[in-house]
Parts: sequence; structure tokens; C-alpha cells
Amino acid sequence: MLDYEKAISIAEQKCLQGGIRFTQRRKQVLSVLIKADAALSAYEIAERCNINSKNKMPAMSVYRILDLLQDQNLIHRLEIANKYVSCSHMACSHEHDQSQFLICGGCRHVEEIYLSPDAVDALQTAASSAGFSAISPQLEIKGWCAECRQSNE
Amino acid sequence: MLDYEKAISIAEQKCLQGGIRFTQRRKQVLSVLIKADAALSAYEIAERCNINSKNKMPAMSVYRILDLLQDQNLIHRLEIANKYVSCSHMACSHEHDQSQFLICGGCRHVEEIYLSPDAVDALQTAASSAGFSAISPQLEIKGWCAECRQSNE
DNA sequence: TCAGTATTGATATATTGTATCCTTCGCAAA
DNA sequence: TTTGCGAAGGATACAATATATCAATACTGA
Repeated sequence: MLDYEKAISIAEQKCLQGGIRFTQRRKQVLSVLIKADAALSAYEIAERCNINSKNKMPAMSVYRILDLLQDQNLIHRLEIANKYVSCSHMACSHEHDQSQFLICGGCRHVEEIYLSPDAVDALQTAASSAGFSAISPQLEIKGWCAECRQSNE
Repeated sequence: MLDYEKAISIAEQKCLQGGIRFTQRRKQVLSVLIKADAALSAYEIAERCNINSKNKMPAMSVYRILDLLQDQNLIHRLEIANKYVSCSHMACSHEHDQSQFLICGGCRHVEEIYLSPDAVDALQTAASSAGFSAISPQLEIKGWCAECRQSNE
């Protein structure tokens, strides 16, 4: 897990650089994601924001803020799982946008992995020959975690 | 594109073998998918079923039938796109369940590709070391088609 | 201070998918 | 032939995810 204080301070800087404000609402959403250390749906994020807060966080705001945090490369949206995770490369100034996720088809557990450059190249080659000029820098792969695979047999 | 008549006849056989009936409703849904030669959402399928038909096809039925056709390996569900496509390997008796799809993050266009065994191995290795005992036999990769990539820059 | 823009609030609605219960249909055994 | 049972489909409600829109508020720079 990311060091919380460090992550928040990085986020603040990135927003500053991006010319947007790091408001309380935005901090709240990002905090929830960092502390969760797991992929959450937008509505789960809203719920968690509301646990110890008098100001209700509407789902609409969560979506808006998630979009924005994504633009700043602070979080990722996982399309297979319809969930969101904080970027574990937040601190890296360089290629933070090369991310690969394994998503369990059973329990939807998400694990971030690192593919060898060779593997990425192979995918890229296959994509190119199909007329796709690039695979997404964010790769989502559906699989089966050990636990789900067991209980499925 | 699959030969329509051949595909329908294969589907009929598979259902017979699977011990289920290949009803008009099921034929209708599969026909739409084969003829579309593209990925469609469940509601798009329902719409197309209703174009030249007096018996309204409810979305609920479409979902039920899609589940069933998937069980018979006649179609695939694409989780990234939330859409469904007819299986282009329908006719192959062997490894029809090794499928790889490229999905455009922009226009959601879907292209079926074939990864080299090396590439699949590389993914498998990465998955294993993350505690995932297997990547899904159906692999979805998000990318950018040439057209969307152009209009995005 | 004031104008303009960024941010948030509030509400409605679209899209995708699941749960449930009941009816109808087809097949097979009596 | 009829009857009974399970498979299939109809109908309805609702859950989960996401977007559209417009009004209110907060911040920032001139």
C-alpha cells in the first residue's frame, strides 16, 4: 500500500500542476481509494465517504471526481470490474500509465501485475496486425484467483 | 463472417447434444448476433429482434437466452464492452474457448485476434506469480483502433 | 469588490443486468 | 389419450452503474 500522507501530497502537487484544485471533496474520494487498498465501485466509494461525515457525498459527485482524478493519473478505472483503484505508480514521475491488472472472474478481486516487456510487445504486435494502432497502456486481464478456481470445481 | 445456414445448423446440433431445445426465441437471438457480425448489447439485440416481428422480445428473455447460448459456447460475452458476439469458432469442435478480443476504447469496435502461444504463455506466467491460477481462456484487450486514435490527437 | 470560472448540489434519467413468480409448452409415462 | 412434470418464456419489479442538465455556491484574479 502507498504511504498515505505521501500519496495525498503527491496528489496535491499533481492537481496544482494540472491547474485544478485539490478540494476537500476530491481529497475525500482519493483518501477512500488509497485507504481501501482495493478496487471499489463508485457507489461503494460514496458509501465510505458518508460513514463519518455529515455532508452527504452524492454518487454524481463521486463520478465527477473520479473522472478528474483519472485525468490526473491518480486513479484507474477498471472496465471489466466497473471499479476504481488508486494508481500504485502515483509517485513515479515517468511511465505511471503502464499498468496491468488481473481481475478475478469469480470474486472480482483485483491484483496489479507487471508484464515483461516481451509480453507487452507480443500483445502490441497482435493488436497492430488487427488494425489497432495501440493496445491501451492500461491492460486488464480477466482470470481466476486460486480461491475461486478451487470452489468452482 | 460465418456462413449463416451452417452456423444455425451447428447451433442446433450443439443444443441437442447439450440436452436443451433450440427454440424459435433462441434461434432469433443467435441469428441477430450472427447477422450483425459485430458486438451488440442485450438491448440492441432485443431491438433488432423486434424490427420484423409481432411477438415482442423482452430484454429479460434476451439475457436468459444469452446466458444459455454462452453455456453452449455459441457466443461470447465481452465484459469490457458489455456486449455479446457470436463465436467465430462455433464450427471448431476443439478449442473454441481460446478466444482473444481487441476492443477499441473509443468507438467500442470489437476485433477478434489470435495471440501467439508465446504471448499467452507470458500472460499466464505473470498471472501465476500473482496467485491467479489461470487467465481466462477468453481474453479481452482494450486498445485504440486506427480511426479513433487519429481523431483523438 | 466584482466578474467570471471552477466546483458542487440537486434532480432526473439512461443503460445494463438480476430476481421472482407465474403461465405455457413439449414430451413422456401411465 | 391424458396427465403430469420440467423446461421455456412472459411479466413485472428492482438493483447497480453511469450520464445529462441546470442551478447554486465558492474561489480567484483583475
